[in-house]
Amino acid sequence: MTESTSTPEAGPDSGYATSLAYSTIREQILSGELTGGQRLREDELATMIGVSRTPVREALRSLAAEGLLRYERNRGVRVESWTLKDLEEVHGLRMLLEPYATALAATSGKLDIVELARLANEMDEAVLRSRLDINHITEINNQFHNTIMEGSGNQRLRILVNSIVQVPTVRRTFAQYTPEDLRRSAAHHRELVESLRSGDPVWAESVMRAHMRLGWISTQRRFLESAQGSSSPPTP
Amino acid sequence: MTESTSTPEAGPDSGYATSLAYSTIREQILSGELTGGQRLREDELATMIGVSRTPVREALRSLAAEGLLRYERNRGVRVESWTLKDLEEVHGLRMLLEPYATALAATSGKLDIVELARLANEMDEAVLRSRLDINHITEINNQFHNTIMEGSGNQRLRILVNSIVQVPTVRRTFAQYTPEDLRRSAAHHRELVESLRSGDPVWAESVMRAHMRLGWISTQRRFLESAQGSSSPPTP
DNA sequence: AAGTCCAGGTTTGTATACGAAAGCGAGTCA
DNA sequence: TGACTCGCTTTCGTATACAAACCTGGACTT
Repeated sequence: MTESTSTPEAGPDSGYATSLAYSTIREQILSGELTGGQRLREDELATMIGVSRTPVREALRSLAAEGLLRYERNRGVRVESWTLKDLEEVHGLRMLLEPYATALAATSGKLDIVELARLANEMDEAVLRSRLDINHITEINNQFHNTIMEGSGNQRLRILVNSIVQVPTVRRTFAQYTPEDLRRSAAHHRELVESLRSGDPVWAESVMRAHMRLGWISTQRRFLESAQGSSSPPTP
Repeated sequence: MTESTSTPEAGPDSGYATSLAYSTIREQILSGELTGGQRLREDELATMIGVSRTPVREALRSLAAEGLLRYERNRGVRVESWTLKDLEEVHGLRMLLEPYATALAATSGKLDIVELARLANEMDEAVLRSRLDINHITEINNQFHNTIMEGSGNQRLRILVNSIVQVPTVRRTFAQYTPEDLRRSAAHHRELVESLRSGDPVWAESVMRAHMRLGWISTQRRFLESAQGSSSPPTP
């Protein structure tokens, strides 16, 4: 699931096996199947995926460069684990980068405003349903944000944001949003569409900043609850 | 030369051969020996470095993830080439990130102010010599900036900045600074030390922003001159 | 009883081998 | 003359083989 927004560009442009290994392992980390601090055996991964160790190693190297894994010499890789401090760092950066991108998108002339409006509508509908489909909402939201990042016209900015966002959030999800939060989030999206369409960078940037902050609150909530739930606290 | 500041953490924590291949190729790209758009043959690199293709491939994958190379399926890697637009993108990001880091460093309590002052002094002396040692000045400058980035206390921020700075600048250098620019740059450093020591984030951030802008002017100058000099314009 | 040291197995790191796709040039046909 | 095709060469992608580093468990020493 949610294949479409999973960094379509950062991935490997190598062979089929490498590509398969890359996305398989990546998906497992992001979905939480491979949990923080866990050591990964190359041979295990290779047989699981059904390829040899070579493409697995290349995939691991890419993932390490993205910050999802950490190499230890002669001891292979471990899954990175994330503390609250890590999340705070990332939030600080997002508060800087995404509003900036939004301001750029307001005046760049490269924003697909039609698509953005469509996504905002879809989001609206999704949060009003009685039976909430969190995966669907998450997917819509990712597409919405990606559209804005692309609309900034700054390629590197989009890649940078992707690289820090996806990682520590470990699949940015709306599982901890209250229904009230969800409706507010959808309202933010509508207001973002409006401000971007009007071409007012200050307005758009401000709304995005508020939107970020709402997400941060729920991220903290999620982290604290999951930290309580697990027996051992995540140690970096 | 200038080994010390060449992203000591982003490098490979793999074997010796991989590490060697990584730093060798990286150095050649940053020094300009491998120029933009050029295609790299794995076998060539392997024999040149004196290892087999396997570690070379792993090094290439890391470098691609850093944005120095681009993979093309079944056609190996090319060195990324940079347009003025790329440089503008990076400048925009630096204007955002480095002042932010500076503001953090002013209050984090994690800044090595003694080291920073030492580097500012060394810079002062270096720019006043009659015979300017550009490599030395560049090295001091890199250390100065790294010290501030580390002092921000935000690990990810430092890595992010490194990843975007090093790349397109292709070794941030002072070759195009006028003597006047150099003296002003050194003055900025002194003022940065002072503002950071006083713990005033607004002051420190503002000075850094001005400092960035000075660097940008000379970067543009360098790019335009090199574009004139070369027969073919860099095409992405 | 606790610590040390050695041996065996395990896992990573590197090299090599082989199959497949892309590039290139000669020859052929319109 | 020009363009197309066929086949050869080169280079990449993947698998496998071997070497070096590590981890574990048990016997030995103090």
